Amino acid sequence: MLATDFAPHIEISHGHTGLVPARVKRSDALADRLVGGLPRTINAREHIFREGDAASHVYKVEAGHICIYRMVADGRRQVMDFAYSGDIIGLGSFAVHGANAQATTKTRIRCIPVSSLHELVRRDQAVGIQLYEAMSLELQAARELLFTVSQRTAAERVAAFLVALSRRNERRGEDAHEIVLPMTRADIADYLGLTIETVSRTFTKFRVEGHIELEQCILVTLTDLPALAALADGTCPMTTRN
Amino acid sequence: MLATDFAPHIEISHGHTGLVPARVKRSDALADRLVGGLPRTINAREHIFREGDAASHVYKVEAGHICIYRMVADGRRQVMDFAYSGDIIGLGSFAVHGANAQATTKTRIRCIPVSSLHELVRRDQAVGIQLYEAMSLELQAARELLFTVSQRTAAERVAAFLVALSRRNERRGEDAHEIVLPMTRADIADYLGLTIETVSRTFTKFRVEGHIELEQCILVTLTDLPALAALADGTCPMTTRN
DNA sequence: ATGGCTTTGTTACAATTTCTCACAATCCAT
DNA sequence: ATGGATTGTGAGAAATTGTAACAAAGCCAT
Repeated sequence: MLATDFAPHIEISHGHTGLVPARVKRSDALADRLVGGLPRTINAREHIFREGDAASHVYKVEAGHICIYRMVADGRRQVMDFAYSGDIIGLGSFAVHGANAQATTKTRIRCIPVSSLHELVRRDQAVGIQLYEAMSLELQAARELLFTVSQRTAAERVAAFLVALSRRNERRGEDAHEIVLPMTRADIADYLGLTIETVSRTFTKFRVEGHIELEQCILVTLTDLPALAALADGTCPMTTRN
Repeated sequence: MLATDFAPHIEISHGHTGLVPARVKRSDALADRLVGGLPRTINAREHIFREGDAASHVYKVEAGHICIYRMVADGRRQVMDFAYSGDIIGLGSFAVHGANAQATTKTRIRCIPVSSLHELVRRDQAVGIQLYEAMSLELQAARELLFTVSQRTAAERVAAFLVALSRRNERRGEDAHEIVLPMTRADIADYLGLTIETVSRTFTKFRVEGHIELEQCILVTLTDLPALAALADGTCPMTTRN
């Protein structure tokens, strides 16, 4: 029955603080069905596709990390999303890509021609629905980020970001308190709509307040996850607001 | 959808007409296929659905205006979207709605049960793809809004908002210089991530600078559309930045 | 229609947050 | 080890917000 296909394994982002979407997970039927395609290895800082490139492929991330972003003329940049292993990127673009995809670490992907995707859709009706679900989840994630960037203070944004990464770890069965940041401060800043200085300062503030421990910039230990979660939620408007 | 219009320079060729249509338009195959459903009339300020409500229907807007938004505990609000006649709302929610839908003016909608949607998908493979495309467009729009809210100044945001409405008018064959705002200042503020005071101030500034004329709060005449467009683009970082 | 009531919009000023700029410290790859 | 990139920190500047008072418009019962 279709109705079952529509909803079952989908996490509804409702009331959660997650910036990072449930998205199209490795466990998802869609990612599983997108087999084959040429493997390709991407070095850190290298691009997989750019704004305006023909949207000839979609890409399954097998290892590494990717940053999806858009630019404006005067140098301003908006990071839309970070993709992790198991995610699919390049979906939802017709004809040309509307954003850039850049590896932030050494990354291995599979390049799947859209023609293969089309064929898959033609052969299996369920795939169309899965694409719909995948885009719906991305939309929820984008709106979550919109909300964060638009309504939250610098501290709340960074807290929400950390909590989201913690949740992601949890979902993957990893340590919810040990977080690796596979992206630069600039990436985080452009994701959260802040400057790198503000991001830096906020990390420091969290460290001073005992919410986190920082080792080597890329390794964060969340020593007070509840406090961060409360901050991200806006549940504690007084505590760490300034 | 409105947010799509924010990208003046980015044109995603979706086969024919340059800029991607705002959301699922009346002319869209999907909206056309979603026939039937009970008609319902909604008064201004009334809700069609709320966060957490069972996502039992999708709705085709036949007349009027709808505001899609989300709340946080402490009263902060993010308007995600404004829907106009011809749009479909409620898509992309599984099980429960993740946002609120409130009419800003007297509105007529058609309530289409998701079971009808499911049946349509089962009967016609193309519908699955159309849902995918519809969500992809929504995603693009959400990201465009994210970009606007995150990267632009108050003046740029309001300018972008006005230019977007102007473009919408143009597409509908209406006057590109006479804009009706079918929503309150609060709606605009929560859409653009500003306060109502800032929105008010910015309107006044534009009026003083001769970019617009304001009659009755809801009727705006764009007397210098190019200047507004340039501001929205970030093309003229000096002129009206403060 | 009129007057009172409520909602919405406007304006100025003070307060606050974030940004900008400059520079030091650290990390990493060659 | 060293040069370049990244990250961290501080002080002043700039932008937005909050507050509060007031104006305007809509509503409604008379």
